[in-house]
Amino acid sequence: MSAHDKKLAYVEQVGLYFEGVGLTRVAGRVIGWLLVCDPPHQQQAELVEALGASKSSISVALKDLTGLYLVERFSRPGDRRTYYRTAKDMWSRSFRARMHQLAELRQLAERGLSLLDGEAEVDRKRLLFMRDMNAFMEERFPALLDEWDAIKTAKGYDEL
Amino acid sequence: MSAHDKKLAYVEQVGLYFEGVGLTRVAGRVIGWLLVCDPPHQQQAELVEALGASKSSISVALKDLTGLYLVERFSRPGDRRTYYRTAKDMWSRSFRARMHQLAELRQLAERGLSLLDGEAEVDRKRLLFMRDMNAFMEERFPALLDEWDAIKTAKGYDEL
DNA sequence: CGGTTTGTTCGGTATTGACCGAACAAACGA
DNA sequence: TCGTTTGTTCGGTCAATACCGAACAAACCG
Repeated sequence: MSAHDKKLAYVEQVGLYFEGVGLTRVAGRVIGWLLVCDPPHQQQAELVEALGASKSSISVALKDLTGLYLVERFSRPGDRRTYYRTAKDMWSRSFRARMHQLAELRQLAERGLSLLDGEAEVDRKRLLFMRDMNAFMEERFPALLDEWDAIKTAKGYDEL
Repeated sequence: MSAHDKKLAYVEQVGLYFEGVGLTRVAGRVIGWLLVCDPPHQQQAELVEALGASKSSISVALKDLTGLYLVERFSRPGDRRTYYRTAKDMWSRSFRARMHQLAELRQLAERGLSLLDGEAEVDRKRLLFMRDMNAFMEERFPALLDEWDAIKTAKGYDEL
């Protein structure tokens, strides 16, 4: 199996992962390719060629991915074409999306509690627990991200 | 709007949330209902009645949810029926699922790195970063769960 | 001006899978 | 043993949507 074929096999794995977390498979493949391509930035036609997807699918996938700030557009002086690369903060972005889910769950718990207003405390415990646990995690996550930010700098990942 | 209708509206919100994180909408509705129903445990026929879903959908949803340990089966002596309630550890269970995703991403990064073996360090950085950040979170998450476990006990949520 | 490159939008197709009703199964009680 | 309760499985339908090809749009160059 050629190095290129190995990359394509890898791209499929990444594609399936991201499909599993809510993106389309093509969008996932784009991310996968952008993680291992050479050079690390590509234009649409190159993605079409490499991934065997249609121009339209790539166009839509890139629109989605840039909208989510997982991929960023990129241009060079004297070159009218647009390149795409993985966004440098794509992973912290994903983490913040997770944090948003925690907030959503906490809010759902609060809404539920207001529905059970006046009912027996034992019946409300399931929601009190849900609220408190998500609130706890919601509070702790930012510190984790800060901690990682410091490590990131120490490791010399800043230019990423 | 009656209290019952308010609960049903709430159930829809919860249903949409869980649909968004990969369950079916019916399964999400079951969770929503089990969070606010009175009593907090229900049998299948009650879920069918309350949610207006078919017996088969409820049966499948409960099978899925118990398989994920988000809902647990429950029986009482002298009563041959089966009841269902939200699993007491459903939220820590969800967190561990998140941790598994971190591990998956770290592994994908490692696989990618092995593909770029020998390439320029600058080209490998995107994957080194992905690996290190996910590994960091993967390492920190268990401590968060432990910390919550202690708080949980202190708050008297243990019997949950 | 054509023509080329680059990219977006639109309509149609095909796949996926959630859901339901009905048939089936099993356990129990009269 | 028959009917009732409880629950699962199966087949089919319907809705959602990812994807593609083709038409369209815009920017640039000869």
